[in-house]
Amino acid sequence: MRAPLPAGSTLDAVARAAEVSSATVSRFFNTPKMLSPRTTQRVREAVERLGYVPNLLAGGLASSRTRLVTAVIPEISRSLFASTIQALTDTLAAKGYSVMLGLTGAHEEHAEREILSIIGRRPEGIILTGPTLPPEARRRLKGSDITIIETWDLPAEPIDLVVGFSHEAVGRAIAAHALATGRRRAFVASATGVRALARRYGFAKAMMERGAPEPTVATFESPTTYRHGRAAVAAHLEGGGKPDIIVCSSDWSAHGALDELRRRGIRVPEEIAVIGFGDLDFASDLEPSLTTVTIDGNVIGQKAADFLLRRTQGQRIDNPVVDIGFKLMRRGSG
Amino acid sequence: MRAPLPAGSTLDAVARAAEVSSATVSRFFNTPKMLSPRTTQRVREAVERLGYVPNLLAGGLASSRTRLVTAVIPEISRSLFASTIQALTDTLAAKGYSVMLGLTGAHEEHAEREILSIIGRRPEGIILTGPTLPPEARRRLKGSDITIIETWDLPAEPIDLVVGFSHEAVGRAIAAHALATGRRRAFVASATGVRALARRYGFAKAMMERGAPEPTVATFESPTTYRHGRAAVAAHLEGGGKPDIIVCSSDWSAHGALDELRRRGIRVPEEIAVIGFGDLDFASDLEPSLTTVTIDGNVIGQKAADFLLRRTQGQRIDNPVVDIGFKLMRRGSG
DNA sequence: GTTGCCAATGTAAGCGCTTGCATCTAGACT
DNA sequence: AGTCTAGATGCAAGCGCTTACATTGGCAAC
Repeated sequence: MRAPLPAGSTLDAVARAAEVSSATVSRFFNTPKMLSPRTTQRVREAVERLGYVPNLLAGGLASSRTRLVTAVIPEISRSLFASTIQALTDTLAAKGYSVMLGLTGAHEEHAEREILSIIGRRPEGIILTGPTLPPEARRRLKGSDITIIETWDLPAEPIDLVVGFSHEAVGRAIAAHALATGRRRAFVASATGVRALARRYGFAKAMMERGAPEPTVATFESPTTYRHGRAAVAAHLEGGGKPDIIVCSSDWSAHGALDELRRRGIRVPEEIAVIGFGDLDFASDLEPSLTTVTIDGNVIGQKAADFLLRRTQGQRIDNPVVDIGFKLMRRGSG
Repeated sequence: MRAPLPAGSTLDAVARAAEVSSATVSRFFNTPKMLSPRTTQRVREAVERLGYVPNLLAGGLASSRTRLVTAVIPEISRSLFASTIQALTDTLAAKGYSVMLGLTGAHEEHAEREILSIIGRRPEGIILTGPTLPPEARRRLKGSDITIIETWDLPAEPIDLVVGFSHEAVGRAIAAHALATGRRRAFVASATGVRALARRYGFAKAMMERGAPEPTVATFESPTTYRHGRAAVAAHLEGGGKPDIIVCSSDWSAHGALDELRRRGIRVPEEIAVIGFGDLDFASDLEPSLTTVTIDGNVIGQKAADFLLRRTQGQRIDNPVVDIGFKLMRRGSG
């Protein structure tokens, strides 16, 4: 046997100090109304005196309620998903849950191992927000009995619960907007990945169905940056492109596009319109302010938390797929 | 008693399937070289057949090694600390550790509760990166036996281990640079918080000691945004300010400052220099490119992971405070 | 053929909690 | 006074692992 876990005394120590049984101390934390005021007081004092902090591992093991939720995202930096994670964490923290982060990175082999290590902690729920997982990992999740929530998309074959929106619909909406404002020659600076692909497809299809020429596409490793936007626009224009609208796969790259156009003395939106994606904090402050697509990441996080909580309370969920939609914010850039 | 934990079979089930004892299966996962090739093979098959995933809760409880590390940050969005967390996670994941996120938010009362819930999971280490914790929370941590690593700063009274740099020194370095390039009338668009305060102080002190007038300061709720930068500059100039250098507490606000100056037809750096903080990905792509302060967040994350791993291996740490320094990147904006 | 040793396994006692069930103590009622 | 009930507490059996210690078998050395 090893040294006891660091950080503190045990339930039993508290029980002895308060001269009650350990079950009573456990109830003090979990079902306080079961205790008489006198006992409550005694236990409270002992807990404070010893600086006792319950061991959630032991508790989780005994009760099979770990109060743990894992959010899986591709990478933490510059993430659109920040607001979702934040909302999720805030909502769940209020209920005593902790949120673990699973960063899968780009490598699929890692994703597999990561999923195992996640399942190993027996979280009560897993929120998938960026990545498309390899099939083996998906199978593992499906077979795991854990509540799985896929977000930021509407997968064709959901694992379990879904809170998202249709990327194809976003593409179509952008096309509708472009055509309605008289644009036809589109340049698309897109990210790699299946979601950007869906937006691109929805956009191109809708454009072409209404007689516009097929958009020119440049793709960049996700997530797209300011630099990508500048570079893409520069390259396209130098290559003789004559777009009247530039569709970017993030507000960052749209920002870069805007700056590159200004540098070249091209007026936005008079000569070329620019559209972003994400409606990040700076979008409305740019000059011209950026037309973009808003997704309410907070709502995604909240609904996901909601789903989870309902599941853990054993309620059944009638409508396992929630489409939270999106909004095209028309601003100065087009 | 309750239903067993979701997600799978137990060590015992695997042991039965492989016709070995549960200890052997445990060794299969933890000390594989102790097993004979034949046994290894048998166990491997049973594990695969049953899709068994070890329960890390039970393992952690039994071994007092949770392989868990918690990173405490104020909020996930737009965080400078992203690279640190990423590096930390990557480094630790390779060793079988998981990283939990603790988001303290702005509220100090929450921080207290959050810390308790973190300690409750018995992580082997806690990385503090954004927030200054309330004293009670600090005391709890100090008394907890858990390895604590404070980052992104050099606290006067460290709890335990430290990987950071001196914000005051950053301020002084900016001042030295400003004076060396002939700037004296500074406007500082700063964030709230003790670190921005230290930078401000270091800057102002160094400026004044060399005969420059006291800088004008405007502060904004942290983290400072593009909008803050624009607004601060606009307000300062409209109020009759005649700075020859604008010092911003983030690259985001510096970016806003740059755009606002351009809008007003003020040339950078000829008339006014602009300096940021953080050297975010877009800093070198702006026009003019942004002079700013680089901190290597990756290195912080790696060193922190290193500290942790060494602690868990029982090595003693001779030099518990690491100053990783910073670099002033001189670019086009001043 | 013994003896000794070591590598490979098994046995079983926890790790620190939760919780079904048993027990006890006070009223409340008859 | 006697019976019931229900609220408050205690008892003890796990939860699924790890690991100190005991046991076994095979082989080199004598």
